[in-house]
Amino acid sequence: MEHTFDENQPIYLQIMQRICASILRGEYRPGDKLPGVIDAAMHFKVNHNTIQRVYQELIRQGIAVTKRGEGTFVTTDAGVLDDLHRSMRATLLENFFLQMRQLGYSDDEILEAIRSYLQQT
Amino acid sequence: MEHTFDENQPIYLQIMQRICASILRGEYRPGDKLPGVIDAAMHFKVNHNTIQRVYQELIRQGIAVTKRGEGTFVTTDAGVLDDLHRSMRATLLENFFLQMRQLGYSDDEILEAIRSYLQQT
Amino acid sequence: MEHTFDENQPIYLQIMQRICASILRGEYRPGDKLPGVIDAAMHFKVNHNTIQRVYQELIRQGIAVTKRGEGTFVTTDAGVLDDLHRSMRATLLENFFLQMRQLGYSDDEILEAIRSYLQQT
Amino acid sequence: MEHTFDENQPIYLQIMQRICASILRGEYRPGDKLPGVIDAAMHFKVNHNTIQRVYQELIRQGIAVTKRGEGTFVTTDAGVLDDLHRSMRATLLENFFLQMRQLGYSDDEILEAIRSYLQQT
DNA sequence: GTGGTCTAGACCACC
DNA sequence: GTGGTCTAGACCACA
Repeated sequence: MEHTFDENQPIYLQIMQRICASILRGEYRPGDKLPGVIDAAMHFKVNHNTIQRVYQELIRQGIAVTKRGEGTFVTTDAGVLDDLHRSMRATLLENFFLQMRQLGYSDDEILEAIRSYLQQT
Repeated sequence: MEHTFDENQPIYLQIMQRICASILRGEYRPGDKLPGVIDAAMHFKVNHNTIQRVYQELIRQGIAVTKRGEGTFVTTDAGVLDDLHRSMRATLLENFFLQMRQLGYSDDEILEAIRSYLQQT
Repeated sequence: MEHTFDENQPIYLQIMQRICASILRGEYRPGDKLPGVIDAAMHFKVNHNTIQRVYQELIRQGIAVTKRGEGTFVTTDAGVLDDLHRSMRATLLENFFLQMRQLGYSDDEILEAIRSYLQQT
Repeated sequence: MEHTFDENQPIYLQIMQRICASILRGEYRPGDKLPGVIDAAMHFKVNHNTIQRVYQELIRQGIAVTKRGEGTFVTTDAGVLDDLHRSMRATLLENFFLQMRQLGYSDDEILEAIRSYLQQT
């Protein structure tokens, strides 16, 4: 299954989201080394500058740290990762409900839609 | 309540989604006239060309039709609106589940998260 | 058979072309009265101002003349109509050849295309 | 030879047609890079946004694809180009015959006009 | 007044 | 440098 990018959102944000998800899923654990810029660039099939931008942003948010000459590592600060988890989860839920409500769905109808989606899959 | 725009997605798409939602909610009914470009531009606080782009796209997708010199109108073709509804709903659900699963949630945990979100609000 | 308008060319020009063609086909003869603005507007399903514009342009080009309070009439000057005919015919042929050649067709291939079009219809 | 624009049709459509013709003539081959928006804007002596519009439409119709940061490229899908060719050719022929017939020409007279046009040139 | 096209110039994401 | 989005302001065709 090929992963493609959404034309309508900056690629670096989409990659960042996916890396964050990987971290939160435990694929990368606190203190783990993230792939090198070049490797990641090949993996995601983007220019290495784009990965640079991603790592830069991860660092800015305290999710990753760099050790000069060694690479980029997932933070060992559990609090940051916890916050990240909560914030991503909250954003996801909020956006989902906001948009479903904008479509005119009541809370009950949303629950119903969720259930029928789960069955259908 | 002030509505602001998401930095990470083109404004014209966000406005388009909101207008589509308005139509699907029944705020604009089939055959209704949509606000003029100038009015809409003032309402959304964007340049009139941005609204132009939105209407142009609505027309291209068959959601709206234009009568020269009169205005832009919601299509009377119920099928198109039905498709639109289904497609928006499906996309919303798919994206939500995809991202929750990427965060490591099982289907049961997603249901749980939804329920607790509903209670908390 | 419903006649619709080409979105990409001013309506008044399209109507003008059709009226000129009617004249050249002999549907309206030199000296004949053209339909009143209101009638023509209903017939072509456009605003009467659009017809005004058409007649104004026909007059400017000497194809029609107005008699105050009586209406608009096809010119009795055969020379003007002759010129009109030649010019429309020449423009049509030139444009057709120009565009076929732009598509890469040689003169022989154009003749071939014409013949196969006639047989196919 | 200076190429000018027809007042009565949007410039972006005229440019689009010319680019399509160039592609179909083989001046740009499948996979070839089209000129950058700035270059094309200078070449056609229009604003770069007008070229944007053109490329956007080419992309929407599947005639071109865009690689972010690299440029716009002719599709490698031969089917699309084939359809384009057929559709442009058909439209040209249809319009030509329609208008000649509107002028009162029979099919034989049209063929005659074509022949005399070819000799005269 | 309404939509449609065009220009000029700016900023951003990506390579 | 390349495409994509946005703004500001202008002019036109149509009702």
